[in-house]
Amino acid sequence: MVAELNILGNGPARTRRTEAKASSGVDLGPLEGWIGFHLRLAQNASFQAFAREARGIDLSPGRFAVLMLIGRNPGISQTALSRANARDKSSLTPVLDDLERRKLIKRTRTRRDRRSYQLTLTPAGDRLLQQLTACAERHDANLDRIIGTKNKARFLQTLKKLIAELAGDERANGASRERD
Amino acid sequence: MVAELNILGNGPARTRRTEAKASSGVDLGPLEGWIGFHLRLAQNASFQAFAREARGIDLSPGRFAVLMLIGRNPGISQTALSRANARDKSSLTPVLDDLERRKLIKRTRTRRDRRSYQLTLTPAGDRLLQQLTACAERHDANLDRIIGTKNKARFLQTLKKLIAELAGDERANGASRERD
DNA sequence: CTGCAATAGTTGGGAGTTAAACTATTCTGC
DNA sequence: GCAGAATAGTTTAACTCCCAACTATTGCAG
Repeated sequence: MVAELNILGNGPARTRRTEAKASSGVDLGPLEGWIGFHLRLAQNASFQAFAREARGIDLSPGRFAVLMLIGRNPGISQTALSRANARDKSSLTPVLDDLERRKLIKRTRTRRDRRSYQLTLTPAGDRLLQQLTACAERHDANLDRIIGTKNKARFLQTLKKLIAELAGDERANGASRERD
Repeated sequence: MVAELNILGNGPARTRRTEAKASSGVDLGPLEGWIGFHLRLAQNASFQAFAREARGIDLSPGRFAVLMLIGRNPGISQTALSRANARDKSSLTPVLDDLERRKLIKRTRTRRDRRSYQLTLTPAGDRLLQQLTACAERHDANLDRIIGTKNKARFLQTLKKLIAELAGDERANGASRERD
């Protein structure tokens, strides 16, 4: 589980190569200043930090968002869930299979539309969601500590702007994306 | 077990369906304010935007960083490259196989240490790298336009801080890690 | 009712990732 | 030297993801 995120020496001693070298002595070149590269690293780091916070809980972090979204939107369909989670619906199938097998969620067929399912948490699922929410709160507090509560708001705003604008470009640029 | 999304969180408690919804009509709940969730979305969007910028070039965006790192650090070993790129060394093997097969890089065994390779770009690899660099510069300029040149510096700094601090936590938190 | 488009969910293929086991080589201590 | 630890790279298995094709159901002409 331990990844070797060893880049970007931003603090530790032994930083003589202030130039373009990171702690590993590798020249990142233009990557040093590129957003996309660091977005990936940050996402990675954040993911692992949360996984650490939630270790000991038998549920991968990726499933947490699913559980949360079902908890907040009881009766939601798989398609709506996949949209909210920004993943293809097909990647949801095995996840929900697993959560259902572990009796954390329930898939109920409706008589109105027998194609779709209504997703709900079981009591066990709700309990687990609450445990994970506690982990997430610790993690979030951690981020606050790191980047500062004030900066966090601005940071989040910039992230959202990036997301919205790039998604808009996508549409303008020809790649098709279904709209709602 | 570690390769997907990333959630953090905290949040109010409200369990109603049709209200305070995001664009898709779904209540994101606490996810709305969580860094990790939006980091994932932003990374995703940025990745796709770059892919769009570089479409028409026969090289996936994921390989671009590899090419760049080799170009800036001729003779680098696969292990050092994997660290700089923050990916497991095993994921590098098929990528380098492919790049080598396409005559973009060269793997040279050294007599000093016959376990390792020295990676270098071929002239073709160097030409391709320059094409991709141009794409990346357009992409980066695009990001500048979106978030503003001034904010970009702060944004990048926050990203780096996040990366560095969370990686530091990893060590403090018990995950064993080889010395450096 | 019949035919056909649209929708919900599943399946399969390909790409990318990690962790662990493995091979080959180098290093260390005796 | 030689045994054993450490290191460089590869392989394998399992996982997540997307996209495209598929099945089943619904809705809508006609």
